[in-house]
Amino acid sequence: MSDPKRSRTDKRTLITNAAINVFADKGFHQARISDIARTAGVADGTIYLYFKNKEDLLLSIFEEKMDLMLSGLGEALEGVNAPRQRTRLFALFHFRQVFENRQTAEVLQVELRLSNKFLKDYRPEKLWAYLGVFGQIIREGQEMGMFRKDLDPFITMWGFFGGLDEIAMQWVLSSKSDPFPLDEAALQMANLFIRGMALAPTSSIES
Amino acid sequence: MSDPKRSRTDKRTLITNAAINVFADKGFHQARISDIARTAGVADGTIYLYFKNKEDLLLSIFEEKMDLMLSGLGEALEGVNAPRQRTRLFALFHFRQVFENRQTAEVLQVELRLSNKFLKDYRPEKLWAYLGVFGQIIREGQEMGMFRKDLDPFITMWGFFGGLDEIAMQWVLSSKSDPFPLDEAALQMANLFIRGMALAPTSSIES
Amino acid sequence: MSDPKRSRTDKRTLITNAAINVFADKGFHQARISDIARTAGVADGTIYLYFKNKEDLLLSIFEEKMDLMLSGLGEALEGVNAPRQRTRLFALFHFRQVFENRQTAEVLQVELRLSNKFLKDYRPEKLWAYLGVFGQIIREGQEMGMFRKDLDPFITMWGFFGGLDEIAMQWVLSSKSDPFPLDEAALQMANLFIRGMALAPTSSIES
Amino acid sequence: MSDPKRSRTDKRTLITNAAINVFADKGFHQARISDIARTAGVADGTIYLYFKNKEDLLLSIFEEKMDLMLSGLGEALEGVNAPRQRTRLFALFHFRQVFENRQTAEVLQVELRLSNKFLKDYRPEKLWAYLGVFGQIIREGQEMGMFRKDLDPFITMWGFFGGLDEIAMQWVLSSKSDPFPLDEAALQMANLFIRGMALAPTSSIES
DNA sequence: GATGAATGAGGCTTCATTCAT
DNA sequence: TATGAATGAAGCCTCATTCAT
Repeated sequence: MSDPKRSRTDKRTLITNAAINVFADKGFHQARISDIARTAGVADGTIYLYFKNKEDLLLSIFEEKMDLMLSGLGEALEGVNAPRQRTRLFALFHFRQVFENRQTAEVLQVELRLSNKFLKDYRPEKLWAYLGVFGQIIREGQEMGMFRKDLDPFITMWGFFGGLDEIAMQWVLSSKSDPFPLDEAALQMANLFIRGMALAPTSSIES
Repeated sequence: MSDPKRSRTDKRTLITNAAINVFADKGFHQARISDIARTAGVADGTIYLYFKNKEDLLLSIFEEKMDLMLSGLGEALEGVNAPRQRTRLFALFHFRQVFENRQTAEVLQVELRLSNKFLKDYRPEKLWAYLGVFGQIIREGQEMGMFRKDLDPFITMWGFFGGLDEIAMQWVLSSKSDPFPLDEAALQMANLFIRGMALAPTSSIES
Repeated sequence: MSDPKRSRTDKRTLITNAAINVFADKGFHQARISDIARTAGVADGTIYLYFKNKEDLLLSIFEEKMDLMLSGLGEALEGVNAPRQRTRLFALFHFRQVFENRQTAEVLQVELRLSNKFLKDYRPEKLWAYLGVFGQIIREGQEMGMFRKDLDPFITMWGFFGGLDEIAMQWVLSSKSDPFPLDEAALQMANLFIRGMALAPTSSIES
Repeated sequence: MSDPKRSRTDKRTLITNAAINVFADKGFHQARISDIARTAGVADGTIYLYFKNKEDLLLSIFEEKMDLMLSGLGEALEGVNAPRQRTRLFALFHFRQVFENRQTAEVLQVELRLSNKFLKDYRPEKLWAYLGVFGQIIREGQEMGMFRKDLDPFITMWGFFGGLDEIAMQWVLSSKSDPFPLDEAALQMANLFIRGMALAPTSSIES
């Protein structure tokens, strides 16, 4: 199944995985190239055969993982059209990714955080694509008369993502190995938003 | 009320304000002590008369500003007991702080990010106190039979905060000076959560 | 006479002198910043308070020393108008500089070499000014009917300088401490050129 | 005459020529082995099958080219015995080599420059042999009563060479493709030295 | 012979922090 | 208190050279 030529010594993968571990453990700035090299079992210089520099290494991880996230999300939503169900699946998928790959999640979060301030001009387009999937769910729900028309998709989308992300960060940062059930958290958030976005019955919201 | 002798030359305040500007502009890691000193109009060494080190400077800013946030939040909510209204006021207050002091907001966000990953053992207790106000709103709403009992206050609280924070970050990071109306965003988020947390009428959430 | 504030600890001068020694000893590329710092008795970082980088250190030495050369040359030629005598004085001055400051001479030579190939866009204007003095001597000699009109001042000037420089290099590179008398070499070259530039069957080379 | 099997794939020649181009373009220190390999169309490691290291590559070029220069000089002077004419032919030959192979000239000059400082113990014996030809011309001229006995052949030889070399460097370094006529420069220098070395009120410079 | 991926020593430079004034 | 020149540890990255294929 696997390509023997690549699988045996694929240095790029070794380095990427090592970098994820080290970045997750220490954060980008505290991570030393030599830490990553040692973890990967390669020489320092080898890293520079595959990545332009330390920043490029971080961004490459981000890009690669977001590609996986994006395609994984596509599969997770496949065949489901109901906006409410798609919302739930989005949240579940997101948290399951975190659960299944805690370290990658940490790095993506580091990246998202620091890149915004530190890499002033980097545009996390992959993130936008990922998020845009939920934006689209909102719009479809609105068109189907399921979600309130006065919802601002942009605000709602970022609010949803921010909420998921913050909860994921609390989970990831916790010293406990599995501080709270992520699937339940996903349903909490999904249902909260689904109700919040819902068109109607809610008669008395005013006071 | 204020000491005129102190107010004119209060180096600590000068340094704090300079640090806020510089941290906001460049981020913590890219900020140089000498940048802050120059901006404050003091010598590099002077900073170390008031702060133990660069990290302490950041944390001091965080603590001081969170104290202001906390007391400001208290004032904003004063006299209002209805959980729904308190929720709206919380969101409005949060975004108005961002609006009125964009740079402080940026620093707090930087701080929140870095403190989690970089300052391993720092516990942002002031943030927890701030957030706890909303946690309390949730619980009160539940006790008053207004919010669903099956809501997890912890998840909901962090989800709400994460949403607000992410939206604030998008606002702050935007190249436009006022990319979207924050008050409206506050109401969008507040109403979304109020509806989402609401106990009832919502008959058909199942599908 | 000397400025006590400067003379006691003038780090810049310490560094410059140390750099001259080390550059002369090892050449620019082999010279280590830490060698220079150690020789100067300062920390590595101190060098960067006074010079932008290693290259700037080299160029600064070049500029400073060429300034001294240029003004020294002016003094050496002062009051002498006869082109032949000025030619002799030029050669004597040049070699005496080499003799009195062998290491500076080495550095200038290193610099001249490197600047041309390595520092692509650096224009050694100070050197041109220095050389231009001899170019002017040639032209004056031509106008006074002393030197052949068919001499190309540009070729002659560079030829003279190249000759002096190569001889200086042989002297400087020799393992002996004073391999041959520089004053005599100066007169050899000067007289050779004087005769070579002379208009006619010049019997009287004396003056 | 040539071995067709060798000439087609003679890697050593490919590498040498590539190195000349790259050294001429960037200088020795800035030249990368991989630049040379790419230019030669071989792998980096292949260079080490033919040359011990980078320095050896430079020195080999120098040795090979100086051999050519030396034999070429011999041919150029063949059959001419008059020291004055031999002097002119030397200068003409030297500049024609520069003219016909500008890049090789650049490398030889780089080499001469840097080798002296950088390769402390390398003795450019081939250069001495080349130069010695002119030293011999001087001595023959002296013996034939044509050149002044008080000339120091060593000084004169190096002065002549330094002059030629410096002029060549100006020509080579110029951004213009042919900044000044080298043949004329050769005659300028040759006649200048011939007159300068001449025994006496030399009226007849012609021959 | 030929390759080129991998190596890893080593240097320039930065910058938080100190301390003599 | 205030200064700011000096410190020096530490890291990213380069690139000549090697060696398994």
